[in-house]
Amino acid sequence: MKKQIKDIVEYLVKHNIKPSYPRIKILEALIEKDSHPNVDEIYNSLLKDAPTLSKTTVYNTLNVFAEAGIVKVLIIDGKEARYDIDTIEHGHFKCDNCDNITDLNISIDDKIISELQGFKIKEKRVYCKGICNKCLSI
Amino acid sequence: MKKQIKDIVEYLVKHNIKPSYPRIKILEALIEKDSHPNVDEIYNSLLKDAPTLSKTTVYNTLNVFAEAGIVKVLIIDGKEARYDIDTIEHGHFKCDNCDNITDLNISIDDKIISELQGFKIKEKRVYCKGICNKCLSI
DNA sequence: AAAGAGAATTGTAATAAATACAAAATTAAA
DNA sequence: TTTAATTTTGTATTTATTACAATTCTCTTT
Repeated sequence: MKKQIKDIVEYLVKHNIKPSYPRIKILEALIEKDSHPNVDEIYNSLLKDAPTLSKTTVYNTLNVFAEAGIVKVLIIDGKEARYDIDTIEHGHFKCDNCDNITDLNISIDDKIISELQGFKIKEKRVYCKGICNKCLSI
Repeated sequence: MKKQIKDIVEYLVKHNIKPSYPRIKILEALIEKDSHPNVDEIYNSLLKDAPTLSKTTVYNTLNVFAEAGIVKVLIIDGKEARYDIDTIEHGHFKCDNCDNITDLNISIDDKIISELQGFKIKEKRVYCKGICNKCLSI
């Protein structure tokens, strides 16, 4: 279920993000890995191509992406943030054993809207935790 | 919507938790505040009654409670954990402005069960973020 | 009541994710 | 080319949480 983005540079520009080399590389990494990586995974996977890359840049860039709405920051355990390039509303399942995050095809029912009369909703999130099928079958 | 627990000690014992003074006090604080407090709020609110209380004890105790299933740990922002004494399945709304967390009467639809065939689900969570009605009306 | 074992509490130190910040580097504009 | 603006980098800082060992408490057994 890899996100289809033909032209990385164009995609960044379209979202008012200057397409610098680190930004292109970080976006590429996010598209490449559909595993909802954390900062370290992204950082480490790019060190070959961008040896001078700083981890701060990865943090900065992901924040820029989040501000621009092209990544979703997944907070599930509190230990670390995970990043999702797929911005269509959906849920997640995180395995307590392998830490993998898989997508769930789910959206929050509109029933809640009635409960949140007069509230401004910026974000709706759904996730489950447990043990994934792969880990269970080992 | 304050949780009704008649006998604190009995409630702890029933869940195989030795009712020590700090544990009783921390449970009382959780029931008293239905604001989904964080560790610091709990700690500070108890310093009068328990001047020797250590913050580590608050952490330990909340972990004990979570293990025993009598509190839910809410991870919404990643900045800090919030604690909910209400263990019935429901969702939350966190205000970006006042940091208040309110309850939502919502449960995850069983549709996801079909997507998670062969998975062991331990936890289902729903939350929204935005600006609450009080903050909007200021 | 005293002793001893086991459990809980405490305080300090350590861990680690994320941010602050200022200097250096890069890019864009004039 | 010079200048201005933006981005990147590295280090230092912040802060929530855990690790851990020492102390205190509790409960049982003598």
